[in-house]
Amino acid sequence: MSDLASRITKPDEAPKKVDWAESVEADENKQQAEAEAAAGAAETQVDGAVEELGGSGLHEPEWDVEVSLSELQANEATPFHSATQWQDMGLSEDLLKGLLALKFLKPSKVQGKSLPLMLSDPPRNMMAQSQSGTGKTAAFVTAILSRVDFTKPDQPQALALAPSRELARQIEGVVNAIGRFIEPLKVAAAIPGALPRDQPVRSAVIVGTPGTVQDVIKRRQLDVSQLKVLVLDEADNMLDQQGMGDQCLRVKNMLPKSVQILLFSATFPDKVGSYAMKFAPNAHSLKLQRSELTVKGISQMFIDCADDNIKYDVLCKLYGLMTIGQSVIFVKTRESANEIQRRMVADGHKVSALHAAFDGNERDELLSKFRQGENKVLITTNVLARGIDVSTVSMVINYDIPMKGRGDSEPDAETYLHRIGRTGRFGRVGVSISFVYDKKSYDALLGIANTYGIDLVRLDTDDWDEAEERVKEVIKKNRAQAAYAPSATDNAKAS
DNA sequence: AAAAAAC
Repeated sequence: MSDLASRITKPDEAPKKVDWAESVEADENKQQAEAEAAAGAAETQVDGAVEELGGSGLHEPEWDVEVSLSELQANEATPFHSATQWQDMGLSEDLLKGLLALKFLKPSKVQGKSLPLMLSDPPRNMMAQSQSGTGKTAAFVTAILSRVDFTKPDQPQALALAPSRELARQIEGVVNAIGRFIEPLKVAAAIPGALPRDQPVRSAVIVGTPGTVQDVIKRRQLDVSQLKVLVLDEADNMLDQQGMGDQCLRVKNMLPKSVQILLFSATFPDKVGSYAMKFAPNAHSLKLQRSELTVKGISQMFIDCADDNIKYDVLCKLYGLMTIGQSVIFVKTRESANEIQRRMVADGHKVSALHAAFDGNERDELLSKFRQGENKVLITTNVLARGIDVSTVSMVINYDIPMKGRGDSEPDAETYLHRIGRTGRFGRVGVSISFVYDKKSYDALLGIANTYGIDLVRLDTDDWDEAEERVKEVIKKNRAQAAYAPSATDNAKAS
């Protein structure tokens, strides 16, 4: 075997993995069989969608959304209706055309369940949870475009907030994509450097980050008097984050009391759940059970490295696999993103880095190059952990296991889920590989696995060819699916 | 001991 293999900790030498790692080992065959079955099911569904042109093509595991109607709604004795056709939702002709042009032939589960609730009259607040890559953005964008009165195209009527510049830009693209046939549609991005100073914002839809939006309202650049809808994407993150939670609350308090509040995320930890309900009083809610949070199409794996230095060698070993499709590597700090990028480039690999220390235009450009496939490997921080939709991403690497809190004492299970959700988008399959290298990182990954009741497949670095083959199999399936599974974001970039 | 988000 190569030098590398001999430097990787052997299974029986791995530090402190007694219970967990052994059970993973024992379950490995079962895991693989399950992963294959899931991937196979996804493939079958995609094939079916192509044959019949009927399905959404979305590989959704059988999860049930618990629908809890607000008290008011229940009192009206309105039966809850989950739509299975766009045509059942009373959408405008232009909006229907936009959705169908994106190959969104049928609503996904979260779309079918949330839209009738969001569009009910009088408007009701909503908190909706659904796994990564199941169409939440298209759901709230459709709600926004359905609520806006386009006879007043210059009047701000809907506002969507996101936790990063990149995500705000992406949502802006989806509004333009789904609203392609709406005339005149005006969307503004309220992010640093994107709005002309001291000029009124004349767009019906505004997508932005909390600080800039707050600023632009205070300066009276943005007239919010006619605002009908406020969306918080990644709502748990928006409300939980120190600083951002305050900014979101201040923005909300400047809006008309009648504004409809829509909260969307793949995760709503109990800790922020009650606060979220205060933020959006009397909201309808769609919730997932903890066991339903994981996307079955994502094969979750891990590699056991002997120490921190070996992680870099393993990363380089994986480079060939990364470039079959596209890959995102998550690290803890901006500095390590820079450093690993420099090192990999020096070692002859093509890798770009993106984090919030870059200026706005540079960030836009970097992500745009990644979306176009010009750059295949992106090393980044948690700035891209949430929401970013690049359908051709087939592999996510947790170079550092996400931790929360000041002392890194606790694994960040939510961030893990969002990070791996950058692959396996809308019915595709994908791979995530997490690097562990000491007791702390083992325990952290074990904690995350326990949180979701999942097992991770161990890639044996002593048999690199086999490990590689196992990953390659999923990546190839992802490539095969790419031609069929629809993505609003892919279309947005094209237009 | 981090990242992100405003001027």
